Amino acid sequence: MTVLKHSFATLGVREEIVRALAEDGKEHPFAIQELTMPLALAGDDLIGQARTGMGKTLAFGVPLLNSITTDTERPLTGAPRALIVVPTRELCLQVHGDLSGAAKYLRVGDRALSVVPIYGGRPYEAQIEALQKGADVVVGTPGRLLDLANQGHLQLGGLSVLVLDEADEMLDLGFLPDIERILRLTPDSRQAMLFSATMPDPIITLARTFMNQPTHIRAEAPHSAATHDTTEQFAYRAHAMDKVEMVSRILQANGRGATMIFTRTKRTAQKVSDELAERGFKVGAVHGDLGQGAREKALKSFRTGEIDVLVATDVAARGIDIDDITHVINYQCPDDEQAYVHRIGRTGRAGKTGIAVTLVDWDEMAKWTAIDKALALDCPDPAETYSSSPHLYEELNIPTEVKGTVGGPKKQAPRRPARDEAGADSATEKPRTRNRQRQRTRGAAKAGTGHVETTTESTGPDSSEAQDGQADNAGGEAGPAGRRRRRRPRKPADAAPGASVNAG
DNA sequence: AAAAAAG
Repeated sequence: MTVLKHSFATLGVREEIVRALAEDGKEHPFAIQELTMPLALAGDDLIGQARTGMGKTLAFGVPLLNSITTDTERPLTGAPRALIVVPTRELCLQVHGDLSGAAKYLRVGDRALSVVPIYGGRPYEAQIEALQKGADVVVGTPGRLLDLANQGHLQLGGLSVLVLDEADEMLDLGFLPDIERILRLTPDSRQAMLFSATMPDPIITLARTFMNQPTHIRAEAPHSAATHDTTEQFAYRAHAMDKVEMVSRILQANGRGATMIFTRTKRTAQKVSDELAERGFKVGAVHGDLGQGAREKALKSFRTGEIDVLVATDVAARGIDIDDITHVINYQCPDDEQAYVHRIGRTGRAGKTGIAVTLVDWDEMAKWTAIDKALALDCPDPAETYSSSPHLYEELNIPTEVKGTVGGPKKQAPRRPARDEAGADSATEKPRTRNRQRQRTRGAAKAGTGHVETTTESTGPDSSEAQDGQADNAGGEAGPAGRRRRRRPRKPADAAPGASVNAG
């Protein structure tokens, strides 16, 4: 594998942006950023796909900022020239922060280039004022964007660039009507860029109906796994009533690592958060029943380390980028494989290692089986041991410590409980462990340190069938992200010890 | 069916 060590400057990014990125420690582009840059700068429509945590925001953000500040035929006027639509308010704030950072040295005449967040749950006044003062780039959630557009405060007729972040989510049923309304307000000539880690075929087909000959860019081979080699994945069968206890035990042994816990419902998120707080954990919650202030406060506390446990619904499943989340726990099984991929993608970002644990109760078995199959996770079936013991957590043996980033010391696999080895309890429970993809020194690691390989990310038995990292215009051959099996030897019996949750 | 997103 050839390592190409490019810089943003050699990709044609202007000096102000290069300098801002460098000050933030970003010297070398990630694979998706490098692949996207030439096409995006040329004004092409594109669909960009890269795994979670691999730099998609700047993959559209940098060329977008570069284009609108470099187009001498259309100098910036203060009317929005680029619009980025995102699915949640918190992601809106994060993307706004990322773009503002990259744009901090860009100027329009005698003023700074303006990036404005437009999202719900907050008063209108400040947002309207910001638009009136001049907004070159707008980042927003659909409802408030349409609201302000309908009120005449947001003018989208002058857009050069439209981005749908988490595009498959934005084009899903819940959001589609709003997105169609937004699209109608934008000029036909605008460049459209769609980004996500997950892009089901039907969504791509739908996207093509409003895009102009989009190029589909993938930072990995079309058939590579959707999740990271560097994230160890576990599924445990669990009685619903035991789940808080199981989570507690994982957290207790978890040292300083931050943990995100996902639930399916807002009520459960609040309940789990409350119960963990009662048990003394420094925990916060983010879900749609909370006021916007509380949501942002919880997320901020989690970012700063003031709290180290965050319980959330899928509102926080996508895009949220927080350093050093070592564990993701699916307290309730996600609805589909996309949700699973995005949830566990909160850990193991940018080449770091992570641990993902999914607790599966009886009602969730079918859902879990479908996810396992769709992603070819190859987990043992939790149903095998479902009815045996109400106290499975006694035998939980989930690694509670992340052993360092890739390239560092070898991560160890969890050990099966001693009594399993002794055979005493073998009929009751085995930890439903799954040590996925042990070969972990490949692309993710390199990309994580900012390098780019011509063969990016994972390889695998079938990687040769595609030109890794090559754009393709044909489309259609992508296939669901993981129908094929990627079997690899599993050796649960002689797996190495991990830190014990219950001290043995 | 739930969550998200306007209020």
